[in-house]
Amino acid sequence: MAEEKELRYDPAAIEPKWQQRWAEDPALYAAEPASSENPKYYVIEMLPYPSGKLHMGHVRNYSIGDALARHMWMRGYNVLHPMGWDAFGLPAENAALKNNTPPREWTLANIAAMRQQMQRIGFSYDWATEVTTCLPDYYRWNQWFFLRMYEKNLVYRKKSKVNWCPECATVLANEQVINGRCWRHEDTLVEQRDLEQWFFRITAYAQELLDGLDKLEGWPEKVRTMQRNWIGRSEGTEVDFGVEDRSEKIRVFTTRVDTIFGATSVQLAPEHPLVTALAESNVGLKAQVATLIDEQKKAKETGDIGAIEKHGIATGYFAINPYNGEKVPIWVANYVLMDYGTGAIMSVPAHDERDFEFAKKYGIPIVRVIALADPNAEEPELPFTAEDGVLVNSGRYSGMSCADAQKRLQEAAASGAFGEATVTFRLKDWGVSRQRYWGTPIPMIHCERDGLVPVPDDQLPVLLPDRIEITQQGGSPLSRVPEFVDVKCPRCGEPAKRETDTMDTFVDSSWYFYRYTDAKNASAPFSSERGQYWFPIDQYIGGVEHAILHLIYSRFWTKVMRDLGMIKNDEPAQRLFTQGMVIKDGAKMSKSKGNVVSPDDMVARYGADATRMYALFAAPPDRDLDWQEDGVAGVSRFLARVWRLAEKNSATARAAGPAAAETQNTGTALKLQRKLHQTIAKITQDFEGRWHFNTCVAAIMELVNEMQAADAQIAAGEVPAPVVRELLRNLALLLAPFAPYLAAELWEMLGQSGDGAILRAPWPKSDPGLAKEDEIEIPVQINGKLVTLVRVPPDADGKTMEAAALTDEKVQGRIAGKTVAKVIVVPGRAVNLVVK
RNA sequence: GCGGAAGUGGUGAAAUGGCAAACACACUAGCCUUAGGAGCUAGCGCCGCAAGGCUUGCGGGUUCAAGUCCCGCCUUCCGCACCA
Repeated sequence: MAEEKELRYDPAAIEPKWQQRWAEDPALYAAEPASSENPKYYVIEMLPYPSGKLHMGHVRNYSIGDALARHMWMRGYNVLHPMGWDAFGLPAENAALKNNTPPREWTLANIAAMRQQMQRIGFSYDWATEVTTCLPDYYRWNQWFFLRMYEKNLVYRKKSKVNWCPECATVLANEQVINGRCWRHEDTLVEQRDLEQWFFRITAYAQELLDGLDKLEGWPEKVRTMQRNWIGRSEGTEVDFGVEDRSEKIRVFTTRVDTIFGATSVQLAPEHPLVTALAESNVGLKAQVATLIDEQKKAKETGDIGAIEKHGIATGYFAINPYNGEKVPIWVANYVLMDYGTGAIMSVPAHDERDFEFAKKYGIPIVRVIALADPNAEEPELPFTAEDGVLVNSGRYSGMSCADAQKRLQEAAASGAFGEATVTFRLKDWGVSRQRYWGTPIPMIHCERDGLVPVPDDQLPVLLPDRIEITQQGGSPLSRVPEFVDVKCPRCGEPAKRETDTMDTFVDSSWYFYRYTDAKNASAPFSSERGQYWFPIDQYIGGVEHAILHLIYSRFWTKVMRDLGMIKNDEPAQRLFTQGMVIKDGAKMSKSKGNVVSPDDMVARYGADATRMYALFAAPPDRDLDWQEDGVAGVSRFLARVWRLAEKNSATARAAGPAAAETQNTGTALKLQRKLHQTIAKITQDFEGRWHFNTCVAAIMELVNEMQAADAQIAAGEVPAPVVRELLRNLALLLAPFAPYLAAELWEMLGQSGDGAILRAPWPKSDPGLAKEDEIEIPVQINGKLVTLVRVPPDADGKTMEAAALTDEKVQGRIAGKTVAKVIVVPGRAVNLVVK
């Protein structure tokens, strides 16, 4: 009985065995020193939040990265392939509330559980470089960076309207608000609150962040486009309109200053300071403005701000156009946004669709100031928004092209000191204060005498107190911990208060990949030497959902570190790969839909190799993958076939010597050897950039199918033992990036000793001579339609191919009595006869 | 509305402009059996007994040749959206 059972592929026995052997040799996956002569290769997958359980999306992400890392190791690269934990964040506090577990314990337990899952699946991470962002030896460097940025005026504090999620009970960055809702709570509307907040001056790098995108050719175009839109650069002009009978000026932003003679009103955002001022002395106006604000808010809530019914109020006041002194009415309108441009616009109904709609509704005059350049053409209907016309009704600017006029008008504004050319960005500074406990304490002290005082470097880290009661009360939980709050001012020594907000967790993930290069450094975030050796990252792999948040913040951080002189690279990652989602039955896996597939289940039923190999086989990595358990079972059956094949022939292989490179083999042996070398070539090529791992797995299956079909010949000794040996050894090597446990097992069965030996075994080379067929089938077409196939040598010249085609019986039959007008021969590919 | 991606068998999918559907899953028939979530053999786009014909969302075009390139349209998914 027991003997019989051994003849079965048993991942439950094989995998833990290798897992243990590999764990006993932690140097196995360690990178060589930063001085290594081998070319470096830095590949990482985005670090997970330690929720406590891996999901299939993780498994897919890590299987892609792991295949690549293993392949690069075998190619002789010095590979750094680390893993870490994005360990701060709200779920830990929620769990604390629910289960009365301290966030730290909860988080560390989750990390332990997920690390174990990763090890069970066999990902080749160097655990010596593990980074856990919630531990003081990591977050102290967040504080250190914060202080450096404070010194460089890249950190500031201001009172401002901020996004507040009632569910999180904290502030959100603009990037974390999606259609007016919280990024973590799709059903929760974000409120606006006035709060003193810390900001990172990411806008100082807006232009560089934008320009850099052009050079990131290894990034998906989609991500680059999304970032371009997010940064939202727009060139235009700011112009001051005077206000009749008042001292204020209204500064408007426009991209079409050339249309300014057609401005027939000025529109203010409901929250514009002048509106607030006017409303103060006018109760009726105040109430109406409140309605407008309400309408904007509602529109944001439904996420349909584009469809809002335009609505406005005439204030009764007039603005004065600085170019012609003309008086135009001042309105307040619900389609003008306070947080873009200056919160005020000039309204030119003749040349802007929104202004046109508004003017029609309220009977505001419409004045055409742009005409077609061609005077004979019929005037187009209004609104006419194209920018290729000439100015009319525009005083001394009439007759100029739009572009010329824009330049002249900007010059006039500058010399008259009533405006200037400007560049506006949609990107806002990054608000990083969070009124939460489980995050990095902000290293600042509020002193009555000295004001804001940075914590001195030698007092870092500002430790997060361990024992704290988490409640649902508003405000920062740390403010209720006197031992934390009460300090002496580092400057004057008088009693002072610590800042009690913590940092946005996106700070943690903005530079974690630098820490991997020097994870245990106690005197700096990382050494420049190591940072410069490993950076930029060669390949970064993760989900497209981070296209804006994480990927823009970490680009910003890299530029800041460069300007601090810590590194030389401008961008963190050379290449970015965004893998598709894992879905089930056509929908994203989610608890509420009840279609979640647990990686643990899959591993328990089919083994880690089958699970990860299926994740690579079922779809190309950039596409969504529909998880079908039958498919995993299929891959598992395939691995069992491989195992049996090796088991049956391992003795033969072990006893044999290497196969000669210049083989005189014939028949089945030659056929198998050819298939092998074709397969090696295909997979090697794919690893070099195309990454269609699904077809790589398919190619290995084809090779195995062919070996299996030759089973009888192999058993009969028709295939020389050295060829059997070569086939099996190479099969193991080809499988190593995809199914590492089975590969290691095969390697051992074949008499290759040493733990982890297959990891460092050289990747096989395809021998072009052995990969070459001695005859290929060429399609013969008549007028583009396939007629037959003819056999020719692979390097046959055009004449030979033409002759082979024309002498073919089927072709003869088809062309009899007709004229062959033309013969097109594509060497090695096809013959097409044009017949009349 | 703007931008991007995709649309191929019952399913996941494959195809440097040159044999559409490789490799798998499911299914059908048969064999084997230690009855297993096993193994082996054969079949499996559509019409047709066959010969043969048809077939890559729809319509045009380029080309000796188009799933692939170009133009227009439809559908689905993703991102952005009174951004002045």
